[in-house]
Amino acid sequence: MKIATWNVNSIRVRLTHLLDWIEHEGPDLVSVQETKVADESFPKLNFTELGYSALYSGQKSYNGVAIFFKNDIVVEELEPPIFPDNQKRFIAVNMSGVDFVNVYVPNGSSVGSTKYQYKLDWLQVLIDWLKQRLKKNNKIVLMGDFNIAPADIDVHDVERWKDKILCSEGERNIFEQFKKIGFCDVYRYLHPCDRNFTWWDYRLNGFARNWGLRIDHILTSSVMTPVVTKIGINKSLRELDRPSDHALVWADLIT
DNA sequence: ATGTCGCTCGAGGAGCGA
Repeated sequence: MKIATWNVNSIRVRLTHLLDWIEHEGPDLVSVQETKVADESFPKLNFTELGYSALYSGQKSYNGVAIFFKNDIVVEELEPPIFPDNQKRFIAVNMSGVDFVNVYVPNGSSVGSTKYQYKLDWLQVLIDWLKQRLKKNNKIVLMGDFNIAPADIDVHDVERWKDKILCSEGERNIFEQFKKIGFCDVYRYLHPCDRNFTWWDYRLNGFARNWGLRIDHILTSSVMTPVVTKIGINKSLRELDRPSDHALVWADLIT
């Protein structure tokens, strides 16, 4: 099966990009972040026409997540954990015994800010939830925009980003917590030396200069890691007119 | 290296978040 995760930065603006990619690739499951739309305005019908169902958890202006899957697949939506507030950043389903968890981790603004602490607190709630969930089901795929570049190889300019938001020690320590409870950063596992990125700032022509970071990830619980045969980053979506500032990350799984 | 995008409110452009 093929899965993907993409921060679309407004599903309404990126609707054609997303629909075209789904039609071309025929993925089984797609996770998106930053839909930026209330549930009553979600463009569900566009996906229905393509043969996909949608589950979404959104709010006006900010945040918002969704999962698309083929109409003939039966999924069960999972109850989210209790986060510090009601921002819409988590949606999860169980499909054929595997949990697919889609997250939009808070950005954190700047190291030491109130939003930074919120980011760390939010991630701790997620990790505690995963620990509990693993006791019931050890097949988990955790995917989304983590807003963390796990190591220096994931950063275009290490000196410029040193100790900055998305690269700080506190964020990287929390990312290590996912590994401690058994999760694998599959892109890095299958591509140990590749310096590739998933996000480039709109400002200062960041994409053309390849001033990027790898902050979008697919993490697998230990039993799911050998199930992933291929993983890649689709940068062509970042080259389109009016692109998202993120690339899409996809993976092939043995079914 | 204070840049650019998307959104809201509300009718033009400021303010927020990323």
